[in-house]
Amino acid sequence: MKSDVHAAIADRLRQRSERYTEQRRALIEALRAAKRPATVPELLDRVPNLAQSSVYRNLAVLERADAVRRVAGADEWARYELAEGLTDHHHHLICESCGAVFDFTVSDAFERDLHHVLDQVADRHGFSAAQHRLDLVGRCRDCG
Amino acid sequence: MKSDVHAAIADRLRQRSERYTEQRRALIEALRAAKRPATVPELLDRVPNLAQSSVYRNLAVLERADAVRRVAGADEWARYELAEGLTDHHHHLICESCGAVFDFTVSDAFERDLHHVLDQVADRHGFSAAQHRLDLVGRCRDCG
DNA sequence: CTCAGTGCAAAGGATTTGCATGCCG
DNA sequence: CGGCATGCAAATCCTTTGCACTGAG
Repeated sequence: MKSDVHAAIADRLRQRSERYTEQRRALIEALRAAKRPATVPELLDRVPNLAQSSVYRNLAVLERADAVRRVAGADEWARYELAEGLTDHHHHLICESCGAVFDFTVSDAFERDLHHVLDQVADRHGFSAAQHRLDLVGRCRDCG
Repeated sequence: MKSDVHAAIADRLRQRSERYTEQRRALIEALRAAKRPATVPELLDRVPNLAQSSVYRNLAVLERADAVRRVAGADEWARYELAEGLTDHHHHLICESCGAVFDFTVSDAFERDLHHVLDQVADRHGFSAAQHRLDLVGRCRDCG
């Protein structure tokens, strides 16, 4: 499983004639370890000896290769997580106090209903849907 | 209905000993007219003779008074709409190509299901939920 | 050798803040 | 009068970009 992810990413990068460098691999590992969307400062903390600009550049490369995804939180900081397909489909709890983001999932049955409803909406609006976001915004346990 | 909104906002501002000035009223009117979340540049276009900084400041005041809400789109521009309670509950179609945001609604029945599911999620995570976001991300009609 | 990848410093761009002035209550 | 509100300009802060250097293929 672990190697599958790396292999998949290496593939996608290769197809774009880009390399799966040590730093990019380290970023992916950090995102896997975080278990929730991470900000650039968090990544700089977790992975030693990274140039800020390289992190931004590499995240952009990985995003174009569909290896990571940028998620919108409550604050204005970019957060990144592994792309859909490299992790399970999930949704986000967003704390509007501290800006933290946590993952959660819903039942397959509900997820199916959701898809069904959203397909109809997309049709009705001439919209070609790539993904959906279902976020719960509030205050996390720590922020009471 | 129109005056109800203004009256409600005036009230909420008064409670915070802030005034419902002409400029703030103009911003609210512009947001009502837009029928979808608007960016600061859009508001500056629509409402003449506004200082950029005042718009940011007034939107912040209105947000604290729970009269407007900041919504997260695909790009990094802040978008504002009237707060829940001053408009119907709705969700967003977000075009990842041009960044535009459109409103949509789902059936009451599905909305109830959604609430039910999310309540359980919030409980399970010790999260006190203020609101939910259900967004559909893709490409709008114009961006094909 | 060539070209992608990296680090550093400087530039960008949306948003915020300091400060002096205007104006409602 | 006192304090919020406003406008202008300068400052912030995350993010991007220019440039020279390193390293993989």
